[in-house]
Amino acid sequence: MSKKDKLSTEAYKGVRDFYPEDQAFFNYLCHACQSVAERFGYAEYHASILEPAELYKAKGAESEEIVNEQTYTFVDRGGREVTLRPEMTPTVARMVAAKRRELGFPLRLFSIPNVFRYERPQRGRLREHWQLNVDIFGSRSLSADAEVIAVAHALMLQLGAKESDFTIKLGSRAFIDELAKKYSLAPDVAKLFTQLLDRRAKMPAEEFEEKLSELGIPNEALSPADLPSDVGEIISLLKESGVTNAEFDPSIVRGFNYYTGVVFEIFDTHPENNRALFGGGRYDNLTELFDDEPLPGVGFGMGDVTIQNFLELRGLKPAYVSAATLYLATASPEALPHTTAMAEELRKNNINVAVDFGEKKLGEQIKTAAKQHIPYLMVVGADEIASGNFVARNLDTGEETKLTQNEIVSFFNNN
RNA sequence: GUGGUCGUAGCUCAACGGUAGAGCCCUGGUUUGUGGUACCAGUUGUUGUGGGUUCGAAUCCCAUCGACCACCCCA
Repeated sequence: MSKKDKLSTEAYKGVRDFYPEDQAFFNYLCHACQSVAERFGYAEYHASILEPAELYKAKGAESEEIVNEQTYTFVDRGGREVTLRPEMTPTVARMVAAKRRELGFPLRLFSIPNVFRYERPQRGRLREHWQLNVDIFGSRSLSADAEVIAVAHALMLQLGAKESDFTIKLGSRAFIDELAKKYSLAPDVAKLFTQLLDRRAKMPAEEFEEKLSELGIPNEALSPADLPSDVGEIISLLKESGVTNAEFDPSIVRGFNYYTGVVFEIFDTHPENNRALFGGGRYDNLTELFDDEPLPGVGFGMGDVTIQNFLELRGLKPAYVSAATLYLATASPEALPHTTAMAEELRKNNINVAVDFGEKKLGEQIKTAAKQHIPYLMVVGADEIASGNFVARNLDTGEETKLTQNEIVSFFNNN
């Protein structure tokens, strides 16, 4: 059969396969997210990737482009319109609204869901990515905004970043609304103003000022000197908790329509990656989709793809090490029962051991262990069985340690 | 959705209208029990796919699929 008749081994467009090395990094990332979120008292939740399509079609819930052109939406066998969630916030708002009488507030929640958007893949953006979501519901206090930002900050430090590696830029939807009111902007003009702010960093200063004055807004209006009171309050709260790289940036507006208060973005300060890594903000009206009782929320979402790019660029991505610490090579088929018994004994002592069944030459067995990044190798054969003396080889350094049968467990428990 | 660059061996790439190549990897051997360094030998393939132009196409043209980059948007 020719190759043409075979299936392609390529993954679907814009999605990734997670080989052991990728999965190990993903696990590392998840553990970092989980430990930081839990340190701040956030509880983990989970939901299906499937949602009724109307969740995203509700007015004002979301950017129209995402709903109309970037969702995976299909009709199920029962005629229901179903959407693969493009983000988690509507889902968590739905969950919280459904059980609001039973959940205590302020309610701190986090999750690491995969989300889907049908769009053209490029650097830092795929059709499926995993996104840490951290949200706090039921508080209008600016301390809640500050706390959520502090979680994002702590997470960056947990991943090995220094404060100088990133900046936290804060903007304010309320500030924009005030300006719109002050200069009597019509709603459509106010929207243009928001879009212009969003694109500010992508155009020369003169062009921005020109377009700004076309909308009837003087440049002085955006002076960072007179920062909005909510932003100022949050920045000083952050300073009190040791976060010193936050600043006001009036051009931070965020894309989603549901934001109502302070919004923020974490920016990479690296000259080659000067972009927003992730962000979030306050959304006080989102649960109004479900009932009339107001329930304020504030949170952020961090994507695994962009943060991985950041960590790679900064040399902060940890080297892969296999979960198995020891590979037991089998010198000859007759030795296999002994290898298996030895592995079983080591496993009882919580050592992760993989066994080679001895089907290939010893050199090949060692190569297998090296390819799979297993740190230690030990050969089991007639000589070792007869003498009770083994050699543990570190496959990274080549260092060899002679061990008697009784010393093996303690050696691996200490390495 | 718009624009640009690019698809050649498992991987990284060369050949740019005239017989498809190198390095790494892989297989075997030097070494019938010790990889990553050495030496010898060997397999790499409908040049993404489908059309077209040409005596002749990996090379030029069209379409399509995919990758990358910049927009839009956003993580």
